[in-house]
Amino acid sequence: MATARSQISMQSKYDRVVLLVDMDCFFCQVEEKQNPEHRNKPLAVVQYNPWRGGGIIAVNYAARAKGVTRHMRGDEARDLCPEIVLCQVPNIREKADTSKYRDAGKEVANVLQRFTQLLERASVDEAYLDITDTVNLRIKQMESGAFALKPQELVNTYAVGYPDIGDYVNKITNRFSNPYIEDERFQLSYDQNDLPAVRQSDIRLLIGAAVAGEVRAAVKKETGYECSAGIAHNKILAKLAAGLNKPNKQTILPLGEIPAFFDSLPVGKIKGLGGKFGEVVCETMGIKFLGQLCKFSEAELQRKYDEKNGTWLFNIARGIDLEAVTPRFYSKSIGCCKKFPGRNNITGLKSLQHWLGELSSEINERLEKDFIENNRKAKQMVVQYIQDIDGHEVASSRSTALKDYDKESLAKFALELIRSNTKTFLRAGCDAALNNAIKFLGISAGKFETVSNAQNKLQEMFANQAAKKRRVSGDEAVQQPKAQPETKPKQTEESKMKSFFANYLQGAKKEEKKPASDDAENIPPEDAPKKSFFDEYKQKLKAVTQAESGTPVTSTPPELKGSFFAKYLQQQKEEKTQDNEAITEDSSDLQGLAEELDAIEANNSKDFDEDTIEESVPTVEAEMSVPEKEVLVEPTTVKASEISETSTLDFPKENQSIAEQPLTEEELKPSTSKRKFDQVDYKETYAEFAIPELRSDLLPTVKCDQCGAQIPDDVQYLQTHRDHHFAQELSRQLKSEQREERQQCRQKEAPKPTPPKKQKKVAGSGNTTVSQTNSIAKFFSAKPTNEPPPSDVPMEQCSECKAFIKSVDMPEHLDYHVARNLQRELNQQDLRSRSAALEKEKSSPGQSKKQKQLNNTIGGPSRGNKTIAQFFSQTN
DNA sequence: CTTGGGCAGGTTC
DNA sequence: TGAACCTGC
Repeated sequence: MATARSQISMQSKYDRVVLLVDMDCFFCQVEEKQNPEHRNKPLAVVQYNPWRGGGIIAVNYAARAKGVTRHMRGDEARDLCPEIVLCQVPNIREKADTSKYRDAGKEVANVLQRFTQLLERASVDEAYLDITDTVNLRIKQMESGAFALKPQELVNTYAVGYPDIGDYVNKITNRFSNPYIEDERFQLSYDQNDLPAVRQSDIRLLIGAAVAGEVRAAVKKETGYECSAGIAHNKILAKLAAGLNKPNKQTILPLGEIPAFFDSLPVGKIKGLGGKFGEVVCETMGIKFLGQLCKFSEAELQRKYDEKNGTWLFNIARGIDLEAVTPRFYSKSIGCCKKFPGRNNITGLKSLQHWLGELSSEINERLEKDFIENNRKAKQMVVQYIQDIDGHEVASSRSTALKDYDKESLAKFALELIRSNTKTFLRAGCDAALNNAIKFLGISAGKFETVSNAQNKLQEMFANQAAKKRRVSGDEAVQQPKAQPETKPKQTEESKMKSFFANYLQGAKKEEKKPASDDAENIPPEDAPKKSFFDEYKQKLKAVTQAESGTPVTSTPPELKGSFFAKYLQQQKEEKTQDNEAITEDSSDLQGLAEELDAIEANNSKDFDEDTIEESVPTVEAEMSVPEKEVLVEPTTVKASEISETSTLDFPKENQSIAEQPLTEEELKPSTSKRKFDQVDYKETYAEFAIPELRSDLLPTVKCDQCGAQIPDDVQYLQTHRDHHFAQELSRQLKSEQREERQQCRQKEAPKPTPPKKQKKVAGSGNTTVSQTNSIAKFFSAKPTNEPPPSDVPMEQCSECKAFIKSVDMPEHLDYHVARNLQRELNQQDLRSRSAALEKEKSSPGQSKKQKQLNNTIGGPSRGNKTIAQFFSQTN
């Protein structure tokens, strides 16, 4: 099965917040930046072409105002706008050279990358960002009062269906003051299971818009380029929204506005329906607008098209798109091509060789550059060409393995491919004339493989540190395991080097300086048997013990008190907590446990923000410790017209610190680097940040080496937090197994909108369900009294916990005990080393006071901070 | 030369 | 897997 594009699960359809960032008339901006004297003048970029002033490929907004459009010739543009500046795309080797714009696009992407690892570059000037994690984190921060929305973050923001962003904000706050005002409509319009996500949709999109504002401000500040953005729950909608208000604007597409909006939205506006397929759909269905598609059943659409397209259309018509944002920073292939129309047809061997040489030369340059920057080599080359055969254009493409980058090799292979695949290559009786004229010629290289190694000099590796870090933590981490989830890459000298540098770079960042030999030891032996997650985990834990304990100090977030939003969210949170409890009651899997853990942690955090829960009287209090009036949002009165137009260009300092702090790599890495499977349940990532909400400015904290979160410097919390990660990983593994099984079971079954969670409700009692593979009991049938279930699967009793475990799972089960014991040891060590440190600092009264405060606030072991282990022993 | 050219990604068989 | 075709910027 060719790997389909990854999709998220249907039940997560409203859980993401996706951003599409689209550079405004990018090529023009690049030219304007390069030649500042052209700024604020009408300008267009033309591809060099002597005929009629060249073809326009980009037009800035000043020129658009004069009626200049793409597809015009330069001369026509000048007729409309005599003062227009026409910039030519540079020409190298008689071809347009777009490398300037590629480099500029990369510069922008580098800025975007800082905001999330889940960045997918869609083209040279467009990228999707999945900012779900950041939004969720902010929600948490809003609940605790550590973060509040500010009006100036919504500058240049639009919401579909609302004349003014202020109206949208008003609507949200009105809903806060009367939560049931819209709920009836929600209940009628949406599936019962979707209601929690639907109720949170608007506030999460609004926060997404704030993030988008920060992203765009950062791009502007650091590159000088302006862009537009769309904020929605999926890629298709984000893309659609981004195009609605340009330039230098951003647009939210609220969930509730979709039906009305789609009723008059031409089908072709949707990405994927702008071409032939869209036309066919409109004709066969007899429709013009996307909303009209809703009349048809999924089965009907599947019958008219195919299963996949039918389902896709059915979903899109309802604003649902499950395609995941697939992390990709670098292009998968590098190629160049050229047309040889009419008289320019290549008819002779000499000229064919000449052009192959030119193309090879460019490819070679770009591949060399790519190698230096990205440390990878293409392993395959493809030649594409169009021949004129009997007056018909015949397109062909042939590929071959690629070993050397030099231009001669490239040209030689390309020629050989064409020759060997053309029936009559040379005209009869000729040694220089081609039998078939060539109208188009292209060479591209792809199938990249990372080389980390010997040929590459050390200096180069460090010079390109940034690129490597990105690849190590991004693409590789996500994409490689997909191909081979079970097996480790074989340990060549190269990969040892690679992991050394990867570790070095990461280590350097965290200032955990370790001797190289440590890393060497941590590399699994060459022919290790099937490695489980726990082996890795153990190694990580070992590494942590060996590392020195450099504890970075948190930068203090601005002190902001709960705004309307904070209160609104507090309410939502309580609702959600109740929901979760309802769910976990009849759910025996680890997901349920993780949610219970969340609930417990949420309870702990309540200790800190209980005072923000008040009657839902819409009053806004200014926080005294922050002098400026503007700090708190005034939702009921805010109007975009009151928002200062200039504030987007220059953000207040403290704003910046909020913008960047939650987005550091450390914080966002764990959730992305572990995302290994096609089905991504975003609920999984919620718990990632479900750490106790703390005033980190008041409490001493340590950084979690797993997720980078600041957690209280307290052994109880450390234990809970680490158990949490542990359970999550476990949950992930279990889920992936389930998924595989499920997929194998029902290959042909049509996807049902009802979430699987409900479907597999555990009804029976005790032991029979214990042996189900989708139960955590697979690993922990905690009661020693358990009978071996009546099953023909071979089982064994664990000597450690007396549970009956499938024999095949026993190694991993034992791993669990080993890892858990290790954890305990670690925490003991942490405790010892820290109390030693405390001893040393005893002279400082401030420190011990803080420690005391911490203990008071968090409470003792009896205060509900149960560890996961305790869960297992009690609730199974 | 020409209803844009060059490029990249995806799907289908 | 490779080749041909489609989509979209």
